[in-house]
Amino acid sequence: MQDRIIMHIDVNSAFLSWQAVYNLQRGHSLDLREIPSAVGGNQATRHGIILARSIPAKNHGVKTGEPVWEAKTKCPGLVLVPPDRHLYMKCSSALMDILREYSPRVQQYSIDEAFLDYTGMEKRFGPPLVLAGRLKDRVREELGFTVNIGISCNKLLAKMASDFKKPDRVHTLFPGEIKDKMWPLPVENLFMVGKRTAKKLRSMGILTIGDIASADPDLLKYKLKSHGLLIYDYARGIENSAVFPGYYMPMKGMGNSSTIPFDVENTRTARLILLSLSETVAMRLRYSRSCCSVIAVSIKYSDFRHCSHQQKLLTPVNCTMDIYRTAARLFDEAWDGSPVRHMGVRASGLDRDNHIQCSVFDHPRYAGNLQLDKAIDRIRNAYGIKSVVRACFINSGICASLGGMGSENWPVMSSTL
DNA sequence: TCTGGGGTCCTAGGACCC
DNA sequence: TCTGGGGTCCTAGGACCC
Repeated sequence: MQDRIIMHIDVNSAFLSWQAVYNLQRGHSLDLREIPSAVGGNQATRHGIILARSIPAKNHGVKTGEPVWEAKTKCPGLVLVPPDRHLYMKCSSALMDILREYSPRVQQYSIDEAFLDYTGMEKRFGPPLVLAGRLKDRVREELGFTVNIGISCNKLLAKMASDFKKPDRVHTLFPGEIKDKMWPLPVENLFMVGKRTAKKLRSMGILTIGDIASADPDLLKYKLKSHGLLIYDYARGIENSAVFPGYYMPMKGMGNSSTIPFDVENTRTARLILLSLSETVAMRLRYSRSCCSVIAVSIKYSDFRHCSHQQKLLTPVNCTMDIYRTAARLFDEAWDGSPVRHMGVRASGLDRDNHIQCSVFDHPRYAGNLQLDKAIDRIRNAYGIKSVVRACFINSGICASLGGMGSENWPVMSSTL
């Protein structure tokens, strides 16, 4: 088999860069990328975490995922901008459009990352390293933001390579370069080695990726189960998954969750939030012509304890009220009465909705409810999500459709390659 | 002083069936 | 009275990714 050529394209500080470019295009003189700055959520609504930061902010120790207040203490002059998902979607698809000009095999891996299978394309576009350089320059000139590109023979190594020095760089990490470029790095730099695994590895005296590669695989398996063997292979550069165009990867589930600006302490409020979440989940199901046979609710208490409760249904559903009623019951069964900070509703066990089997126990108004849902979907599609709102939300202080919509255009995200 | 939201996959334990 | 396995399904929780 011919060796593959895989590229991984990664936008540098994506959310922040995109906002910076947008601001410059609107006539701002300040480039957010050149000062300590970050995209951060709203602390007043308890969404205050750092989503992306500039390189100067990074140099002040600001980390993505950390609370905004913590970032501010590390970096008092930090300039904060709010997130803008709509802008990110536009920038993301503009990038993907360019990438698809160079190969029919482009897998969008997240909003700001993609794999491009360049195998066999050299004849048209030249050697990989040359093309990658041209590609990154073109993105910078046409779209205004920079990317890193990693090149290798599989997705794992390409991804590891794009994570080397930033921004606006092309790196290779072919098998012959693993020893010099990857093995000296600390274990947590390896894809799929997170905080918990890194801690376990360190307690075993395994400090670098090279240490993983030369460890005893039986010992790794004993300590880390199958995950131990996975990272053993990854540390040696072994990985062979295909570059899937996005639509070959069906969604396994869809869910919405939200941190509520206040603590929920009574059933009535909890019900409203569950209805709101159920509404968005069900709309997404219907939009993608799916139904689900498993419903789960998740709860995070104000002290950050969390739990989840799920149930498999006898018949698949995608009607808002069916999902809501199940979610409400699951919540009642799981809730211990403590103040609740965050709630989620998730649908899984997805299937096509073209042949829903009706159980004799089904609610007689099922067909009517679904027709109503579909009619409301059409109105909301044409006039916006807020054009039809359930009366119970009016003056409730609770958003009638919590959670993100439009995610059917969103890439399928996974922690696996 | 206050810690998001969207996913996938794996494991362990219990129920249940043969 | 006291004792099997093996297989599948379901659920809860935890790990990882961006």
